[in-house]
Amino acid sequence: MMFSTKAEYGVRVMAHLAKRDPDAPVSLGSIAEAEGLPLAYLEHLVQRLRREGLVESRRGARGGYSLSRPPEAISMAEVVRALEGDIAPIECITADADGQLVCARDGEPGHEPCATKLLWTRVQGSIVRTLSEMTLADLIPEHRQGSAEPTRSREAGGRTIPTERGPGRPAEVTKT
Amino acid sequence: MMFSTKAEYGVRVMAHLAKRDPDAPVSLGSIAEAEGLPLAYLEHLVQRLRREGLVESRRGARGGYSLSRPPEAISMAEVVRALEGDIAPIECITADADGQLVCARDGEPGHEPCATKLLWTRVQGSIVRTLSEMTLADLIPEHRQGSAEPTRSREAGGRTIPTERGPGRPAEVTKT
DNA sequence: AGTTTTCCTACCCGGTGGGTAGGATATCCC
DNA sequence: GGGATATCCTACCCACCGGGTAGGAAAACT
Ligand code: FES
Ligand code: FES
Repeated sequence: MMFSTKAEYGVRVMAHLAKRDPDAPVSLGSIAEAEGLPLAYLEHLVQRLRREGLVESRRGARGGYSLSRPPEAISMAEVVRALEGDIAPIECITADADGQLVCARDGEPGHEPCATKLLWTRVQGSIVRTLSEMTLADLIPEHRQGSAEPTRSREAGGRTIPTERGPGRPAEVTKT
Repeated sequence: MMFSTKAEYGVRVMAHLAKRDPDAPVSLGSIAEAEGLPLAYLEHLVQRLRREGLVESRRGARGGYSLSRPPEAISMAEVVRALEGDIAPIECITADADGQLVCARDGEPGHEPCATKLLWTRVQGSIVRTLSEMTLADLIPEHRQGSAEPTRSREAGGRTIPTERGPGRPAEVTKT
């Protein structure tokens, strides 16, 4: 297993929210019950989502959570990253601020270009690409219109997508 | 981090072996020293590789390990799977004997097709595909001739490679 | 006021990743 | 044969973290 249940549960929560009216917040308790997941644990996860600006909360009675953007405008890469942190197949591979994949051990004495770097960067690239190409809307049948082949057309209902410096970035992953 | 150091170290060992003459076994001790990894730990990893038939061993003085097939005939998917076990992004997604991706929780009472299944199967597919398209030869510069676009001609060394089918999602994963 | 809900901090517990220890067995070289 | 050199195997260890609980404070509703 590569992703923890944080991603699994968190994505399920997001999918649950996507099915509901965006203007009527859903309480975590009802989600927990519907999905059969521990409420106290979900609270942690949803906080991560909130801090990344993926969901909005309303406190108090009849409060709850709702998506902060339409489902078509939320890429799964954002969701997973919010829940799991940076996506890297192994320790040394990280994405710098520019989105370029770099090895943390580059520039060590006598560290000729690591033979395995090519492998892991490609793996990372393919994961991120797959995640970036899907949106929340692709997960729920109601919104799924042309989802089988995820179109690159990202302009959803009039709301511009914050550039998010995430998806779409690793055009060419590595050239050594 | 998604793969453990088992994969990281193991792949490095394989890459190290690929650089050497296949008929002159290399002792783990020398690899451990060269790569700066603990010998006792590598012993465990290399056993996994051996049980999966990826390396061969010769015991005793002047013994060691060598690849059991030419590098071009060893897909990275095999290597990673030998080291890490089955590749699945989350718990419930597994590949059955046929290579089809199934959810372990399918067929539960009132379990309508899980909304997140589509996401995780795609992720799994893209990882497996990327891993399957690369061979050990692609990692080492000497053998790297036409590696950028991995040829589909998989019959190296006479040994047939287990056909490892991913999900039916053709995509251009990397075009560098 | 009282209820419902988010929000936050602290704590817990089992599993496992990562690694060590020690010895048994096989093979080469002299 | 006798070392020396290796793989092989089983058992053990420990810190870390995933996954989860507990308890309460602050909002917002009725
Ligand atoms: S050490 Fe970072 S890619 Fe190999
Ligand atoms: S429960 Fe298996 S894919 Fe959702």
